[in-house]
Amino acid sequence: MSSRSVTIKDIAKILGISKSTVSRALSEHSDVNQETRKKILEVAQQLNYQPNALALNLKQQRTNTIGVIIPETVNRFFAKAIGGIQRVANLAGYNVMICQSDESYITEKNNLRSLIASHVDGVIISVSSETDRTDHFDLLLQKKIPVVFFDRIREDLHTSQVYTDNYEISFAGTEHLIQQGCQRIAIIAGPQNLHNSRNRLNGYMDALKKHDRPVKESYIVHSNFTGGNIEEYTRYLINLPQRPDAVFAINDYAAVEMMHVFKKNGLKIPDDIAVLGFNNENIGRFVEPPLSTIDLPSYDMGAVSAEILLAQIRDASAPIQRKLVKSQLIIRESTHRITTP
Amino acid sequence: MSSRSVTIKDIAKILGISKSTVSRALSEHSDVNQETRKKILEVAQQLNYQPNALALNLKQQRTNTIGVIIPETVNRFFAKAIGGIQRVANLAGYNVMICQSDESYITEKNNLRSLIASHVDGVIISVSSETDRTDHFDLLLQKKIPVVFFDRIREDLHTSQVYTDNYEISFAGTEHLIQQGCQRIAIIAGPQNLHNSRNRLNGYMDALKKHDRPVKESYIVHSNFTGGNIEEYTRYLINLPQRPDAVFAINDYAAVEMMHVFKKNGLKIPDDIAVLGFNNENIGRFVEPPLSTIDLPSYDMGAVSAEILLAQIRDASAPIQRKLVKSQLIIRESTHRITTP
DNA sequence: AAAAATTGTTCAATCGATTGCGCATGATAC
DNA sequence: GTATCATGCGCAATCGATTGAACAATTTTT
Repeated sequence: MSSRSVTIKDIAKILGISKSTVSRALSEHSDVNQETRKKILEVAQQLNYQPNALALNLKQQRTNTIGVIIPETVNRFFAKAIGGIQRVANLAGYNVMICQSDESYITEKNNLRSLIASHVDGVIISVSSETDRTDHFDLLLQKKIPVVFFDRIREDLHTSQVYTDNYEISFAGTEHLIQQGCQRIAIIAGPQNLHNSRNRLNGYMDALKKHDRPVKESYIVHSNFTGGNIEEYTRYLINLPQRPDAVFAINDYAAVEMMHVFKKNGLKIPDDIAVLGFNNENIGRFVEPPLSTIDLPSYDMGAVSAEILLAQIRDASAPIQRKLVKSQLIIRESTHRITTP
Repeated sequence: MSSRSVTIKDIAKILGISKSTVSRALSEHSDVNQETRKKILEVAQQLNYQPNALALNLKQQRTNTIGVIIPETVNRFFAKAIGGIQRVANLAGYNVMICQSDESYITEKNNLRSLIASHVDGVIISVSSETDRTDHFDLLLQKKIPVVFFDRIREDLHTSQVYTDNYEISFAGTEHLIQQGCQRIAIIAGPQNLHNSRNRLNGYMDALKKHDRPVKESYIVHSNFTGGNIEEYTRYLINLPQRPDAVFAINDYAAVEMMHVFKKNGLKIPDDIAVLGFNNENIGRFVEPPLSTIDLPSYDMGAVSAEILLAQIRDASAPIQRKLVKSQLIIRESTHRITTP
């Protein structure tokens, strides 16, 4: 009848014993008579007793909840990462509280504050593109709340980090374009303040250098992920005196949009211009020609992050970990030139 | 030094007064001398006092957290809905706990159990495609936890519901195809157990009837959202003795994949066959020809759901609401026939 | 048979807040 | 000068668990 839940007090009253005994019987701690325990378990079962998580939270000062801060859920990369985090967390009996920073430092800071206020047991975070400082993380360290950074990491902080080989995979992607006979490779690079973007750009440049290709400023364009001005950049590249014969794009959406513009301008892909994307979105499989791209292990990065975090939650002395999860080059037709020179 | 947080007890001790007074001063309840209050606020400020949310949760039996259960975060529709939910919730000072059912009834049930165990103040849910019963929701109603169903709703339950006009928009989409001169319109419909899919199918059929087109079984194909066998279905349609001259697809990914197969088979879009998608994915803007589609108001549905839920959380006697958020037909080239008969 | 150890249980404090009730104190009323 | 009342504050219970310490009751040891 009453919507009040059953407590150990209720069980104790029914059996005419004390709360302590009930508690000990249920948590199987020690020193409870087998018969008493049996009776307690029976009554508990019968009343469908569920321990009040709120009381436990207060008493034990933990919540069995981990906080996650990501730039945005609509980004497929992060959506998949959440999947990995949740799988691991739920299996371990943890809930997941998700916040979006919307690529804003202020929001990220607020998210962090509210997660801390909620007493989450640990935090997994991928910093916003706007974030260029780390002072807001001090509170976490100060309160000794375990943190794992993933993908968009902060190498300067002494915390666990999970990342992928942005440099190496960009190097590999660029080298692949070179091997296809491309001479003038342009890149649409990400925001300069993002560590990952810089790594990717470096991988691209070093691959060019290795193969004695010049690195030309005019072939490097910085964009953000929203892709507002991709069309403009594409036209710019098309109209260069030395038009590039390949382009390595920041992400698949940019790549697809560029392909669209190239085709409208009568350029053949990949022979006039090869296109390599980033992120392995579904879309890449269905465009004409199918898009070569780089598969980022987002799900795995999420899962690994959660595992590391849980280890640190369970054992405060667990060591900081830095873990690499490898990306993979996926070659389709948009970079596959039949006629290599 | 100590990582223990400041409590009202600390403040009380410093000022040599009782906890009660501190509490009353901070919550501005009543009956506190202005001077005493001032001193308390000062000390609180100085020590950077933050009330312990866990203690409040226990005392007040609420958590300022709302639970969300969706089929999957990688689905862009739901990812956007989460955005809307979070925006509204955060502005109101609520946290959001997100669970994925992975389109599984069992998982959905487990999610629900863990949200209830976490004492969330309310739940927003879009049921899994596998869910064909409602018994697991009884516990929510029994515990009087406010619920809002959105998009994938359950009309049979007496709870708030937020949905879009699947029937009307499918009717409109089909009518649009008819107006473009299409005679034989096929449909790739969603899973039959989903309410939304049935509504969409009905809209399609009724539009055909209204314009005296026959409804042919052979033009109706049921698929799920994973899109595993779209290619096969497409071939089936192409090889029909009376090949359709338009297809209305369950979602944009299916539509794009179909376009791909049509083009490979030498069919011209939209003149040989028009293609209409569903969901307004980014991808649709970049395929050749750009895809006509239906824009589902996912963000708004999330936001509206959160608003209704919060209203019910704040006032238990707030009425149940059923709210329609309209979809929109977006016409691009894949259905735009120049040569209407 | 007295001392010691074991077993099973209860008491009461604790986590960190809120809040009803009661008690001083001083002001006002009559 | 006593009765009444408002003001300001403290006591202690409460939310629902856990847990150290104390204490009976019984058994074992010597």
